[in-house]
Amino acid sequence: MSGIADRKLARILAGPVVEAAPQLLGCFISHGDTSIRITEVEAYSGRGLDPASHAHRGPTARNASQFGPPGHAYVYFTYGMHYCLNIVCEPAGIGGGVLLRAGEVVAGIDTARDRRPGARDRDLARGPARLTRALDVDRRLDGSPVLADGPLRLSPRTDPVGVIESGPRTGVSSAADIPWRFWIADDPTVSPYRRHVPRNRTRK
DNA sequence: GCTGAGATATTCT
DNA sequence: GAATATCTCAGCC
Repeated sequence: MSGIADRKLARILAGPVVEAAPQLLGCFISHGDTSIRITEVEAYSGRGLDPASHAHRGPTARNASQFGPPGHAYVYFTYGMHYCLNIVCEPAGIGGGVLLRAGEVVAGIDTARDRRPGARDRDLARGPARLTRALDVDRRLDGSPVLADGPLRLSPRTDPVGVIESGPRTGVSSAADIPWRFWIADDPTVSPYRRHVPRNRTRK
């Protein structure tokens, strides 16, 4: 297919995540008949700058694919019930990635609605775990390529995105000047979650 | 509209 | 044992 566009994407993904992340906004991620336009992402560096990254403490069985070559998917399971989808960036061994936080369903919306009965259209992929559900992504797709033949497919944007906003994550002192999170301004599908409330497990 | 708590796999201490 | 890159639901304003 679009070899030139794929090479361009591959070059983007091979670079630093903080440069790759905003360029993924407005691109499309497809699985089967379902496609989502990416509206919000978050960068995770494997270079030891981000203590919150899964890669910060080195490779494990779970995050092994994040240390693989760029242009592949890293799918992990968290909180016992949710999957999250990352695009691996930077050369193999670094462990960088871009977390897809939110998007807008642009194809296969009927399928996505079936997966999320009762959800409003703009909520179908508004949030990292909702996005993976709308796309029916699970660990079977961990490590699969997104720029080659396969179930998952990353496509370049077809229209210019509007204003891109970004913000540093508070509380990461060693990287306070790096904006980790990027989203498309005024897009209704951007996830509204802001606060990171540490949950007291009120378990007796 | 907002808030708080529960669910539960994998990993690290 | 405790924490985590979360979502959903019930209950209240």
